[in-house]
Parts: sequence; C-alpha cells; structure tokens
Amino acid sequence: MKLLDIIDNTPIPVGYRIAFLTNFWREPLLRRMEREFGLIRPEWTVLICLVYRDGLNSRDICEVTEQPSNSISRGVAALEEKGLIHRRPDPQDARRSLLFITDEGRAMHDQVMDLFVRAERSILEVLDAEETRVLTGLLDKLARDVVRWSHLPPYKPIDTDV
Amino acid sequence: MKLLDIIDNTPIPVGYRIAFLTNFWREPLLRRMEREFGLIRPEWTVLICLVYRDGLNSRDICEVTEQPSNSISRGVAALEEKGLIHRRPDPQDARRSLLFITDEGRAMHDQVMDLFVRAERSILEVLDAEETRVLTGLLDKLARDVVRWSHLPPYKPIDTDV
DNA sequence: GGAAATTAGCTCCATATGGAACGATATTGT
DNA sequence: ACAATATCGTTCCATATGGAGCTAATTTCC
Repeated sequence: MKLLDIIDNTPIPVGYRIAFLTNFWREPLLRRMEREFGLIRPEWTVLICLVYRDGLNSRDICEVTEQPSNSISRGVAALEEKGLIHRRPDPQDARRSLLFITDEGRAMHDQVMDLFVRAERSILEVLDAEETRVLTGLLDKLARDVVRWSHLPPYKPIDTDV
Repeated sequence: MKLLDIIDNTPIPVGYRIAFLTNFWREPLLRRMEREFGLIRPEWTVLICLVYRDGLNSRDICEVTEQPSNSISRGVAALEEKGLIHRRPDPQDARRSLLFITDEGRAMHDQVMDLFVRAERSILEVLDAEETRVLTGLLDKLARDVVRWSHLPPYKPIDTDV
C-alpha cells in the first residue's frame, strides 16, 4: 500500500489512526453483516445493547451509543418485526417500552459477533499480550472520560451560564 | 452515563472501544462538518488525501481509505463543482484523471481540520504525553499491518490457490 | 393545581451511501 | 497480433441515515 504513510502526515494522529482502522476494520464487517444477515447498523446496535442488558428502553440505547433516536426507533421496529426482540410497556413511563431480546435475537447476535471476534483476534495478532492490555487500557481511559469531552467544544458550545 | 460499563462486557474489547469512540468522537464531527461546511464524507476523504499528496487519482484514494469507488467518484465530482479541486488527464492512463487541490480547497480543509484538531486535543487531555505516545504507537502498529489482516478471513476468504 | 417546558419515540422526507452495471482503456495469455 | 480478462471511474438505483416535526406523556415552574 503505497500511500500508507498518510497516517504519519496528519494533525490528528490518534483520531486519524482510529478513523483509518475504522474504515478497514469495522466498516467492511458491518457491510458484510448487512449482506449476509440482513442486519443494518441500528439493528446491530440494539442487539448489542440488549445482550449486555435486557429490558432497556430506546433512550438508554441512544445515550450509550450516541445514535439518533429515529435510527434506533427504526432498528427496534425492524428487530421486533423479525422476531429478534419484543417490547413491553414500561410501567413507570407510558411513553416508553422496555425492549427484550428473544432467543433468536441472541442467536443472531452471536453469529454476527463471531465475525467481529475473529477479526479482532486476527488484527491484534501483531501485538503481544502486554501491548493489547495497554492499548485496551488507554482506549478505555478515553472512553470513560466521554461525558466530560462530549460536553465541551467542539461537541457542545461552552455553557457560560453554569 | 449509567450504561458506560457496556464497554467492559464485550467479546471484542479493542474493537468495541474503538467503535464507541468513533460514535462519540468522529461521527458528530462529520455531521457538524456536513451541516456547517456542506461537505460530506467522500468529499472530506478526497480533500484529506490531496492535502497529504496532490495529484493522486481516484483509485489511490479508494485504496488508502477503503472507500467504494462510486463514493469517491461522487466526491471528486462535487469538489470540482465547488472549485475545491480540479482534474487533469493522466498522461499515463487515459482512464484516469489526476486530482489537484485548489487554494480554496486547502483553505476549506484547514477550516474543517481545525474542528478535528480541537476535538483531539480535548479528548487526549486525560492522557499524559507518554500515554499519548504509546497509544499512537500501538494504533500505528495495527494500521501498518493492515495489508496482512485485510486479506485474511473474515475480510477475505482464504486463497487456497496461492 | 395548572400552565409551560421538556422528553420519548415515532413518522416523514431529503440526502448520503454502497452494490451493480457499464463503456473505455489497459493488461495478460496464447 | 489478437482475444480474453481485468481495471478505472462513472452512472443508476435501492436502501440506509439523520434532521425536522409531531403527539402524547412527564416534569418543572409558579
């Protein structure tokens, strides 16, 4: 790949490497998922969240994934139509449903997740165990700080009326 | 964020953290770019590549960014229409144009890139200089190995006729 | 308590995105 | 030299995506 040195020539060294990896790592898998399993992103997002914790509502999912509510709403509707999740009214708030994954939903999740697991194993082969541990830790540190930075410019204007 | 622990409950610890960060870090900036500058992803992709190296062709850009050729083709056409790049025939291959960024294109790139630079600075604040260096190095290691892993399953079937 | 403001999630609509197909050109194989 | 195959980038078309708007429910404010 003759232009790979582009990753050295960027004013955003971490962001650009993450974007580069996303283009080659995640996006092709999402496209394959769509082709082979007929699942689009919002549906996958909902499945992942419900495997982590059953009985969430749409708002929860939007919040932890930063996806627009209309996308998640469509994902939820499609998954219910496919029998991969079902909805129950939320007794605490009549505007909300609680979302539950079905056995078929869990099976679908596991099939697709297998793709991602195999990819990650292959990609991380170039790192030793310590490097993988460090990398995970540093990404973790950024992710756990998301509430702070996602409320600052350039994500949100400075709120001068705190 | 009450569901942040989802990042601990994944069979793909690195991939999931990168995806999580992408959702909160990059995607909102791309959406803001589209809103404020009227640039969509393929256009931004082309601008970045031409700032790195002027005179590339579409194929080069598709290769180093793993974007589909039709997306890049549309991006090129739009940028030319906007006066941000111009095309010249490639004397070595009549199927190709060489793409050159204009001064306005470079100015646009710099304006948008400022958004990404500011975000990166803010997000990386939680790391010290050594951590940032290590993180960049590890991501770099994965990115530089892209030719290997992108030709393996699950990206490509094993080629048994090597 | 009631009005005003906010929230939840849905639907609509415009636009972004990616696969397929294609014509022109280049490369490979005989 | 020529036919077969592959490549390049464009165009078409179907579908994915996100902003706006909306109704119903909830929360906040007076």
